[in-house]
Amino acid sequence: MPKVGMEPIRRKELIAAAIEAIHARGSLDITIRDIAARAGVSQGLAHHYFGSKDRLIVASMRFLLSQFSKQVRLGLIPAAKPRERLSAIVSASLGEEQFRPEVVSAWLVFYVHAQKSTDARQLLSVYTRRLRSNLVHCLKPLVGERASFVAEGIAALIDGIYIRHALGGDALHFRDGHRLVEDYIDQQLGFAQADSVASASA
Amino acid sequence: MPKVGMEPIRRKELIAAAIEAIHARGSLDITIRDIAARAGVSQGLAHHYFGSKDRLIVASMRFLLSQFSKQVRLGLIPAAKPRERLSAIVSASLGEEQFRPEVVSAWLVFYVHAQKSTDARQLLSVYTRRLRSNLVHCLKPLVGERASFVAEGIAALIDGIYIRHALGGDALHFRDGHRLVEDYIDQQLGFAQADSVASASA
DNA sequence: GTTTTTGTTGATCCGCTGTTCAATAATAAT
DNA sequence: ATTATTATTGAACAGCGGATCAACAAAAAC
Repeated sequence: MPKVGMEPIRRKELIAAAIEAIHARGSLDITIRDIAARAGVSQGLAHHYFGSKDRLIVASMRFLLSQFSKQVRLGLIPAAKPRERLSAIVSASLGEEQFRPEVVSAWLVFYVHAQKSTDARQLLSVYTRRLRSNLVHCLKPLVGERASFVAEGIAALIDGIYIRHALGGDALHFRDGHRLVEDYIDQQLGFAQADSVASASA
Repeated sequence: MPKVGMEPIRRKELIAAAIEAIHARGSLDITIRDIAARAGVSQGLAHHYFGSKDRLIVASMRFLLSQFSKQVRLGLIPAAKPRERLSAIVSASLGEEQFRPEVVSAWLVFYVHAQKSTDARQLLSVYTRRLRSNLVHCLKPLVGERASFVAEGIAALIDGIYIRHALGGDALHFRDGHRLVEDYIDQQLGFAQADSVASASA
């Protein structure tokens, strides 16, 4: 059996606790003490494993991003045709996994954090670019040189739906957000069937 | 001549300084001292006029929201037909005014702040609802009962475009975002002319 | 059984920041 | 001139939170 130290366990617990704390406070205005308490350990330990609060935050961000990336990859496996692959990306982006309350809060907070933290910004931009490249690649055979334009539209729609949900207003259920994007894609692909949309909710 | 005290002047200066500071730090992690210094006054004065840091923040938010609201109202005046009014709302939402760097930063930060501050949340939701109601009202005569659905799509697109710009990535110029939304509206209204879109930039 | 490594704690330090307040200056009112 | 009002300052207070560190506990290695 492989000998396993406490380190990876504690790291996971602390990251989970950090995301929990972020959700609870709705911002990065959280104390290491609070995070450590949620993880059931002392303040000192958090510093011991992460060195600083900022590193813990960035680690949490990295965790969320890799989690998301994994979802996309999983969805893409059984999807062969470009159109199917588009749907897979949309499904992963607006999937239930991404709409867990703590996850929503954390994303929102990280978006803002990326404005001042170079680490966070670079991390985010890597994933953003990868997603965009995925979209464009799927769209090329479907809409040719308009791929870039349509990809931006899809990405914006996804982000917009997500943000509106995060802000908690009377936004739509994530199932409907899903439909909204699919609807948009179909129209961009030239298969506009406006009438079938209204009745789709039944 | 109307006697005017220093109060309104200082308030404006402090609010401007606060927005400036938020932009500089990229978050609400700003000190009253910093804000006051930017406004050329002492810490004490900020408290004297606003009572607390939180009140100053909320006042800054209110300022931005009213500024935006004013832009919408102005754009709506010369727009008579529903389709024109839709464009006016889009233009105001994605207008140059809203893309000034400090304004972008401030909005992003306020979005997050609304998660924990009741004042901020209510303030934001009032404006969000008003905008949505405006959209639906314009859309009713154009798409009937689908108005609500389309309004959500437009709102999401606008927010998404804005957020993507705020995150600074390789997002599109705000001129293009404009076109993206107009394109979407036209398609939803059934006037899809996919081919004319690609050549519109010339 | 002793030594080394790993895991863990909590008290302590230090700087920062919101807030208060007494004092002062400047302006207006009488 | 004197009083009252408004405008403004910056020192002082108080609490908080990130970081440090010496000590302790537990397990592994020898």
